[in-house]
Order: sequence, then structure tokens, then C-alpha cells
Amino acid sequence: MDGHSGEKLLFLTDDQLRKGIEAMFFAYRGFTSDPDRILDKHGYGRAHHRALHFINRSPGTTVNNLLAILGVTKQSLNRVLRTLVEDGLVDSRVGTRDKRERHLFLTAKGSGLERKLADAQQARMRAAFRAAGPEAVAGFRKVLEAMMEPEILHHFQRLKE
Amino acid sequence: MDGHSGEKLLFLTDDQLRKGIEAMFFAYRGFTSDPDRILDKHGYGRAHHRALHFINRSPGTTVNNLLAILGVTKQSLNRVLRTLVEDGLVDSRVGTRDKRERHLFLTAKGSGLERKLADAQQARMRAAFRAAGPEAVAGFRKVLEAMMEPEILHHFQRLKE
DNA sequence: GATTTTACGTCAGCCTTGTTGACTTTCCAA
DNA sequence: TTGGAAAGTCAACAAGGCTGACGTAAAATC
Repeated sequence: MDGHSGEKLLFLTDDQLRKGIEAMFFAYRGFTSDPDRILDKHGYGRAHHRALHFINRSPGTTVNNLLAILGVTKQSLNRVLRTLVEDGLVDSRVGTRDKRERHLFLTAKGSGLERKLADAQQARMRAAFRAAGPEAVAGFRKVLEAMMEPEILHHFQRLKE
Repeated sequence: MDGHSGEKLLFLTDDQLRKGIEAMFFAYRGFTSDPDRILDKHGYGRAHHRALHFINRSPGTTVNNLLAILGVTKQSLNRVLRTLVEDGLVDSRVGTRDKRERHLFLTAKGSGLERKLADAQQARMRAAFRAAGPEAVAGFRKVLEAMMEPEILHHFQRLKE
């Protein structure tokens, strides 16, 4: 397309890029498949998984916080959150300082499901990491970070702390 | 969880795995964001993008072939394919050898949209690859392949040829 | 030649999860 | 103290998954 722009960029052919794109597509399917099976049994979907994950990650986080990370509308998140609260997986406490806010926590039951989902997803990730080796893992992370939207990358890196 | 199983596996802590999982989630959002914007303008969704991509990839492929790669039901794929044919982006030709089959091709119009979508997605992938460097790219690919379902990996590797 | 299997299309209906729009409650600042 | 902004909720719609049932034509098998 733009020819060879010199340097050691020979690996950036259309073909290499297309393979990268397809790899991303297929790998993501594998990535979600194990949790999906578990969620199915419980009558939940991926949206519930994401909520459980990030509430577990940052207990006491607010709905607004979660919205920024998940990148969906508050109405969409609210539906999911409502079922999780009704089913006793999530506890939603009115803020003490600001009563408009709701602080979210996992209940014991919620923690249990989150753990099951995380275990399944981590098992696949662990197997992939082991098979690929430490250097590949570092490269994997590097490319993924470079692919994120800048604002999201910021969230991602803050979550590291 | 399982303690230290020796070797050079120190990098496989729960924390490292969780970061890998989150990186995958956030990066996939970036990965789809540019095509999504283009699709929106044309009134299409990701399902249409996937169909266009793989028909472009393997011109003349059959519906059944596509089903295996996309991993959806024929009813689901058919809905998408029908609109693409109606809108003149895809040409569906009855097989000559086996008249039960339909062979799928992009029209000039379909090729045009596919090109726009691919350009946008490749631009981000190219930028990420450049920023991360060749070794990181190799690692990225290695981990992604290790994360795919075996049967899908088979498809992926066949597509390489 | 009759039967079964395969490839594809379609109708109907359901579910999840995204969207926008309209609405409360609460807080804060003019 | 009042008016606007912010946090969250409710309602309704659309995209795109899914299952199940059915039809047709062509191919394969018996």
C-alpha cells in the first residue's frame, strides 16, 4: 500500500497485518468460551461477568466508575446490575458522603461465582502463557497495550497499582 | 493458588494472569472501534464486517464454510448475508459442480467497503506493531494462537496458506 | 429407482445487551 | 433558595445471537 517505508518494517505487510487481525478475532473467541459456558448454566451473560470482574477488582466502586471502564451506557449497565443485586451477588450501598452514588460490593455468593469464572479464564490464559513462554508474554502485553484507546490505556495502567 | 511449580514460571501469578485478561478485554475494544464507526455510518454491524472479511479472504467460499469459521448458526449468518446480497455488496452464485452450494463473492461495492474497514483496522494494528517492535509481535501471535480452540487454530493455520 | 443425507433458505419466537429518551433524587453553586 | 448538573432508574426499541420446525433441491447411498 505505502510501499516499504524503510527501517526494519518488513514484517508489516498487509498479509502480516491481516493475520494479526484474524488471530485477534479467533483468540478472543477462545478467551471468552470457558466463562461463557459457566455463565450459561447460571443464566447470565458476558455483561454480568464484566460487572463481577471489575467490582471484585475495585470493591466499593461507583456505578459511574464502572461505566467509564466498561464503556457502555448507564442504562445498559443498570439492567445487569439490577439482576445481580436481586440475585444476591452484588451489594449496592448508598454513598455516605454523596447519597447520589451507589457503592458496589460482591457478596459471598457473588465472590463465589466470580472466582469460578476467573479460575476458568485464568486456566486458559495460564496454559497459553506457559506454551508461549515469558518473552512471548511480554510481547503479547506490549502489543495489546499499544492497541488500546489512550483513555482506556490510562484506566488499564491505573488498575495495575 | 497452586504455589510455585518451579521452573521459570514466576510470571504466572494470579496478578499477571488478571492483567493479561484485562489487557485482552481492553485491547479488543480498541481493535473493533475503528471499523465499528465506519459500519455505523453504513447501517451495518460487526456481523457484516466479519462476513465481508472472510468472503474477501476466500472468494467463492460456501455458506457452510463460513459457518464453520464464524461459529454462528446459519439463521444468524443468513440474516446478515441476505442484507449484503440485497444491498449489492455480495454475490451469491449457485455452485456448478454441486448445485446445492452457494459460492460467495464480493462485488465491486462490497470490495470497496471491505477495503475501507480493513484499512482502518490495519492502521491501528500497524501502529501497535510498530510501537511494540518485531519481537513483541512474534510473542503476540504466539500467545494468541495458544489461546485459540484447537479446531479454530486449525482453521487459522489453514488460512495462512 | 427409491431412500436418505446434505446444503441452503426461511418463518417464528426468544434472549442478551446495546441504544435513546424521559424521569427522580440529590448535591452544589449562583 | 432556586436552578442546573450529576447519579441512578424505568421504558421501549434494535441488533444479533439462539432454538425449533419446515421446505426444496441436489447428491449420495442402498
